[in-house]
Amino acid sequence: MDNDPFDLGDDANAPMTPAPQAAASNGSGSISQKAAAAGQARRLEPLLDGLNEEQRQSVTAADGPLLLLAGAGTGKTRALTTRIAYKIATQVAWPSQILAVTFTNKAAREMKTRIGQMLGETVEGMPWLGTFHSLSAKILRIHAELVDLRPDFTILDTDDQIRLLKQLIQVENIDEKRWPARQMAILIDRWKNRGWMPENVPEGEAGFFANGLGGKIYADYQKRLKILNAADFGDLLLECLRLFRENDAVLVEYQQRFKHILVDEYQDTNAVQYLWLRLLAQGHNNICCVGDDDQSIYGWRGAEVDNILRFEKDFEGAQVIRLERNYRSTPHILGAASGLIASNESRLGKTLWTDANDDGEPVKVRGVWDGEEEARLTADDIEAYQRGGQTFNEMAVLVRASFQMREFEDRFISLGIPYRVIGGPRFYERAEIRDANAYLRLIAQIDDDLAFERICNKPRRGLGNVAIQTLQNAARGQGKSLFQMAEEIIDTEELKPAARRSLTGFVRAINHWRSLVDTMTHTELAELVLDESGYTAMWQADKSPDAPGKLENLKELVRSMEEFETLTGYLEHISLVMEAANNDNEDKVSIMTLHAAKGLEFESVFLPGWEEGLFPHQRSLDESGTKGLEEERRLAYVGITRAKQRATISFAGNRRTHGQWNSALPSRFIDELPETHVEVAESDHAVGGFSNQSRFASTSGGDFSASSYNSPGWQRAQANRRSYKQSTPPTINARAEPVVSSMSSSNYKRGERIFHQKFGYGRIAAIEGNKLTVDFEKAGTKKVLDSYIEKH
DNA sequence: GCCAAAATTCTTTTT
DNA sequence: GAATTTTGGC
Repeated sequence: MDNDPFDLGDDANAPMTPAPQAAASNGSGSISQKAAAAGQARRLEPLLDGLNEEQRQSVTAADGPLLLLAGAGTGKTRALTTRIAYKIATQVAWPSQILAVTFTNKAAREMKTRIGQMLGETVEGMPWLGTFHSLSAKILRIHAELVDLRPDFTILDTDDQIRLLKQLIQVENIDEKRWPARQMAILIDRWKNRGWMPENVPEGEAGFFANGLGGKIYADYQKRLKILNAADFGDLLLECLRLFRENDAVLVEYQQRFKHILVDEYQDTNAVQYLWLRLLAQGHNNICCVGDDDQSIYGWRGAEVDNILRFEKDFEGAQVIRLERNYRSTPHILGAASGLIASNESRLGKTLWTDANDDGEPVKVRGVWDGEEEARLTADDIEAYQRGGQTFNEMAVLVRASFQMREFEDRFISLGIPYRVIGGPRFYERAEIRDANAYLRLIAQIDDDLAFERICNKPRRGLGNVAIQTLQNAARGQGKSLFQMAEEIIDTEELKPAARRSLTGFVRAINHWRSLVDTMTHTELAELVLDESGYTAMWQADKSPDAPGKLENLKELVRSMEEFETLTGYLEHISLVMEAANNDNEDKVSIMTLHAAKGLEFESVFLPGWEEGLFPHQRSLDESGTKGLEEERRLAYVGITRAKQRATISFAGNRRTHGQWNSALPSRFIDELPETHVEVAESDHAVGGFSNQSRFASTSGGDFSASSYNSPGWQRAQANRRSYKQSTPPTINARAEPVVSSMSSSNYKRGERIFHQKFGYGRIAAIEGNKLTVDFEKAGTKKVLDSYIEKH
């Protein structure tokens, strides 16, 4: 028991004892009470210190449902954490009676630290502060049997999920090419996010996959999970919900325990999370949600903005407090962001304001030739800012998609600018780490077939496809796990002698390590396993250039295990938190996706890649139409509002995707930025391109109308072009003279032979305004802007 | 069963 | 263009 990481400890018992009464509710005034009240006031004052009126209200608002609509940079986390601290300080609730939910582990960690700081070190940590997933997992482990699992169930990651689904799809004789397992995994995830068990999936939806087999595969998949004693991410919430629904006593226990429920980033909740919250909130009806509909960027993951829009209906008598005073950004940045987001139809509407005296710098918009130039100019700016006294830590590059990061990394490396990639290729997702973890998983939970499959022939021990297939068939036939079956099959003649011998060795080794779990520390065990299994030796023998790095990672893995008390505790951590603690406090520029940037702030922010198709992303547009576009726009809003002082937006005329060069048009978001808050950055040559492109940007492809000339983008470009002509000598423009004067036709004719910097020689196949379709000799047919080609 | 070459997919965002 | 997966030859 003492070793059980899921033991709730003392806190868990506290909720079952009566809670202390709030001192303030009782004014009968004995001396000790007065003294206590005075002492309390002294302790509370610093909590409320420095809060504005709305924030103060948010903290002290009476019981009942409460919605805090908090715009970017309005101090919402502060309000939320202070509210929690206040509840504890006024002894309205014990820490263990407060359920505080966040979306990311980072947010949870930060909240914990902040509350700790507010209350001083004497207060014990909050056992029920965490992500939806980790809290659900915690509850599920306690009541595992009620949902057909054992307390030591494994949490599968996406990789395991897909491998499992692949097997099921094979069993059904479905063409894997047409119906990839990955897609099924996405579908199942979506169903789970909506709160659908296999039997609840509507006919139409289930038929989506493989001509109606989707529903069956989902059902089979769930059955397999139970046999594997495993749950995937979606299950953590869905099964927890089932647990509550099917077991009244359990539900009531938690409803009573959680006197106060607080939810961060409420706009990102999906259907299951909403149902989960609503069920738990029915006990005390004290639910406080913080969110910003303008920052809802997880619709693709099942988040429903509706949840926040509907709050007042869902929770009767709800109080709504708006936090609109922005403490983060300059008026220019705020103005640009507000102007942009105003293009969205469906929003609750907030007016952010700031009383900053200085307008700050306008948002810079810069057109560049290609991704390389974009990275180069960004790096130049970064160096200039740093010379100007800003630290690298205060600067960030926020990209739409992670493939964009590379060019920045390359440039930063060659200039020696220190950087960190956040949410990049993650430590626990590396193959060698997953292999090592699979060994540990199998040792901890012997029925983990996915772990078994992963490592039974790694390093090679002569257990190839044939042997594994035989084993799998036998296991499936008897309803046993692979390891159980392996133990039996080695006593039979089923396998060839060689395979039989090596499988025997493998089974023995695993059993040997399993027997050591209680006698060794988990770090010692991990080292032993990696050593005895030959896994380390495998990499030592490997002469590929990244083998040493992999060995280094394995060492790092063992080191990181030291932070945990037990093997199971460690495994739980890695399955829920797919990141290694990066404890570097060096001065570095951050590179991350816009999604990862939510909730952060930087003095200077660079927003590259604002091109149609990339941002807004084409897929978002194709799949979700206007809804998708609005979500992309919110993402743009999130990006700009990360900046405190400076924001630089850039777009490239040419970008390489899938190894092919493609010309790109500036994002429509650029034209949506209010003119007064924007300035076109000086660029060495791409200004002409910008002006041409901008006309297209404001019309969605095809012919452009005269009204395009009134778009701020166009006007800015015109203005800029004039000044640019006087100041800077044209460089590339000399070759690629842009056509600005004539709107009806460009200077090119069909069939004309031209040259393009990136695509080479070609002939013009069609002309649409300034957009030309060209059959290139090497690069194939492409649409390009006439400003980027030259006659030949 | 293993390795190398070829083919194929991938690039949206993540707990 | 790269990384992964499939195929074919040994």
